[in-house]
Order: sequence, then C-alpha cells, then structure tokens
Amino acid sequence: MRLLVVEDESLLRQQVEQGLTKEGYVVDAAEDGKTGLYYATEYDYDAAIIDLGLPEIDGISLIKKIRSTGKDFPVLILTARGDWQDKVAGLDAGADDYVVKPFQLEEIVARLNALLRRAAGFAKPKLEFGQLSLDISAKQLTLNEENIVLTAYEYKMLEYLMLHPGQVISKTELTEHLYAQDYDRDSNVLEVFVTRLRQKLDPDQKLKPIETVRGQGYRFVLTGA
Amino acid sequence: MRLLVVEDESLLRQQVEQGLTKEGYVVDAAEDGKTGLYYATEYDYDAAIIDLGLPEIDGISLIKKIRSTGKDFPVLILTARGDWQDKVAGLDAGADDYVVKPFQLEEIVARLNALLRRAAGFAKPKLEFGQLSLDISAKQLTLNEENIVLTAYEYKMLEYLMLHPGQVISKTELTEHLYAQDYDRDSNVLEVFVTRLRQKLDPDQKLKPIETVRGQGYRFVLTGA
DNA sequence: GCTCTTGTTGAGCATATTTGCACCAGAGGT
DNA sequence: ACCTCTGGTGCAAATATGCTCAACAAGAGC
Repeated sequence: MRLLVVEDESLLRQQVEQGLTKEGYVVDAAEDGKTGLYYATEYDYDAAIIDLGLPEIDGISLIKKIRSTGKDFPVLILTARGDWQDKVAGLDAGADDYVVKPFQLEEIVARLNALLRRAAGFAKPKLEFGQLSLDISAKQLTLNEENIVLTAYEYKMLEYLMLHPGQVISKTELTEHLYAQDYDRDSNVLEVFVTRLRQKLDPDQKLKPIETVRGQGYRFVLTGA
Repeated sequence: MRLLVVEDESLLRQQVEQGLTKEGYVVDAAEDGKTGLYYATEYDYDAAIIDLGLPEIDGISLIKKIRSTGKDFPVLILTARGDWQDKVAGLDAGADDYVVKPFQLEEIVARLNALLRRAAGFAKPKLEFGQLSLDISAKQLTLNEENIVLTAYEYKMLEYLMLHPGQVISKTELTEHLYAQDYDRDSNVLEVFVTRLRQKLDPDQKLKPIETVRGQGYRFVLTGA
C-alpha cells in the first residue's frame, strides 16, 4: 500500500511518515501542496493523508485539484480541533474522512484501513473468499478458521492482491505498491514471495488462489468458493 | 433499481419516497430500524438511504447489522447539521456517503447516482460483442461464458482491436501499439497472431470477428451480434 | 553478542510463448 | 486465364518467463 502524506510541520510529518512506514505502508511525504500535487499526479497511490493548513496550495485546493485530475483514491484530512468549517469544506472538496489534531497514530491507521477497504469495494471489515479470510486491521489471515502466519512482505503482497480480486496485477504494479521508490526490476523477489504465499495458504494445492497470467502478472481468484 | 429508505419523520419519508419514485426508482420505505432491517434482509436492494436518528434500532446499529448479514449494497446516511461525529461513525459502520439535513432532493439523487455508478464500477468493465466478452481488468476473454486463454501478445492485439471496433487498424498501427520500439517490419508476426486469434476465438469459423482488409489492415466486427 | 527470522539473490530447470522460415491459398489486376 | 503479391499456416528453433531451491545478508529480538 503506497500512501501520500502532505503535511508542513516537519516534526509531525516525520512522525507520521515513520509511523506509517513501520506499519508496513510505503510512504511518500511532501511538505507543501505543490509538491503533494506533483506526487499525486506522478504516482499511483492507494490513499492520501492531507493537512488542511498548508502553504503554497492549501489543503482544500489540493484535494480539489487531485480530484479534478481524475484520481479517486481515498483522502484523509487532518484538521485542528474546532475548525469544523474546514472539516466540512474538506469533505465537500472530496475528502473521505478526517482526523482531528492532535491525534494518535493508531487513529490514523484505523481510519486508513477502513478507507482502503471501502475503496476496494468491501463494506465488511474482513475480506472473505471461501475458506480464506483476511482481517486488514489485525493483519491476520485465516484458512478454515486456522491462523496462518505471514511475514511482512508476504502479507503486503497478499493484501494488495486480495483487495483487487479477479484483477490481473502486473509485477510493476506490485513492485510500486510494495516497495519504496525505484526498486531493482531485474530480480525475482516477487516470484519468490508468490511461491511462499502459495505454499502457505494452499498447502494441498487445491485452492490455487493466486493465478499466474504469463507475461501479464498475477490474479487472485477463488474459484472453488 | 430498488432502494430502501429508513426515516422516522413521516413527512420527510414520504417526500423522499415520492421523489425517488418519480426519479424511476422502486422504493421501499421503513419508519424504524427494526422494519428497515427486516426489509434489508428480506429483499435485495441496490442501495439504501438511512437516517442516523431512528427509534428502536438507531441508524449506526442498523448499518452494522445489515453489513453483518453480508449485504454490501451502498448506504447513504442522513445526518443533522453539525453531527459530524455521527457522520464518521456512520462511515465506520460501513456507510458510503452522507447528506446533511435539511437537503434538496436533487442532492440525494445526485449522491445516489454516484454511489450506484461506483458500485457498478466494481463490476468489472467489459467489452462485450455478442458472444464475446473481454474483461480488461482481469485480462480475460470469454466466448459463450467459456474462458479462452490468450497469451500476452494475443491479448494485447485483441484488446486493441476490440477497443476500436469497426475501424480498420493498419499493421503499422498494430505494431506500434504492441511493440515498444521500432520493430522489424518485414516479419509476419502479426499475421501469425491474427491466425491464432481467429482459431482461438472462432473455432467454428462462424463468427469471423477479425476481418482482413487487404492492403489496409484488420477490422474487428461482429456481424452476427 | 548471539540466534532466529525475514528478505534478497542467483542459478538451474521446466515450460510457454514468440518468432522466423518455408510454403500455400486466394485476391486482384492484366 | 495467368501472374503477382499480400496474407495465412504449420513447424521448429529461439527466447522469454516463471518456479523452486539453496545460500547468503540484514536485521530484529533476546
């Protein structure tokens, strides 16, 4: 999951950036609206966190501009306590949720997870596909009620695939959403993770939840569901 | 399009119900959460409009209950001005958008349409021509509901042709879109792929979906559609 | 500091896919 | 009719792609 953070106070920005990175997100941080807009148009994000009080381009305008480019990833806004006019304006401009400063990181993470899930079309808190169930906020996968332990990257990869069920996800897309910046393309990390994921979540080779579409990418499907 | 409206104030409920009916929707209206829940479990709706301030079962609980039954149609919530916490709680519970009371009917209709469009968007975009259907995001072709497996280049070529139905696509154009750089022109790869495509997607030679326009290129058409 | 886990790399292997080639068929022009 | 030229097809070689294993490096946790 790749996130865009736009926040001018550098301390806060760093805290958020580090905190979210620790949570397993890939984070790009911008300190003003102009840079934020540039990032937003240039890269493909899963969600953005935008402070409403920004220099250069203010948060509201930034959101409007992002929306006008056709990007429709969820946006979480940060507002100072009491600025309810801002909240309203932000939500009207196309934001999806807000968090009031000061906040706990957990709060942002919780909201983000809900937004990401909803953006992918899942109304319920768990992604369920037959015997497989993924709890995004707990970062837990169960197969027939049994917990399956995944490493950080295994999880990230599976989460991304399960949030886009049926779609073919190219290796490039996977790389961009799982890894920060430019990652060495000629490496077979992804294949290795796919292999490991398959072994873990389908030990009997019966479900075949991750299909290979040769030359195009991978596709998560559960036919026998 | 069948909608569920849950609103306790009878005047407002009737206005909404009539207005939406006039817009061409089929509307079921409930005046309390209990009835609303009953309707939601009993019938299959395309979307619901739920007031957060309800007797018996409040709006938030209603949404949670609906979601827990596995229904995932979009939900639009109605909140009183200023009840921002409610609004966020509603989104957390699984609602998809909100409208602040008092509102114009047009506003509801606009939001609803957006939600319905969005929900439909999760139904994958497909290019359909008679018995042939190409799912672009899943990169999958079906002929009479049967999956047809295409290789990477076969797929690219067919996608391009199907995106320009009826048009004559020159070999040069095809080459440029299928291959990154300047490709050795005096090779008959394209013909080879066309042959294979024809074999795969028209085994009985009945449909003839890819026409040859001698000296000009190829054209995708489905006459018997 | 040591150990165990996790992420990354590279090589070998197994296939699927692409491409070049040779040859055939049929359209259009003369 | 005949000739020529574009396009179609089958086949095999060349290539690309993906899978898996094993080893190694980096890092977290104790």
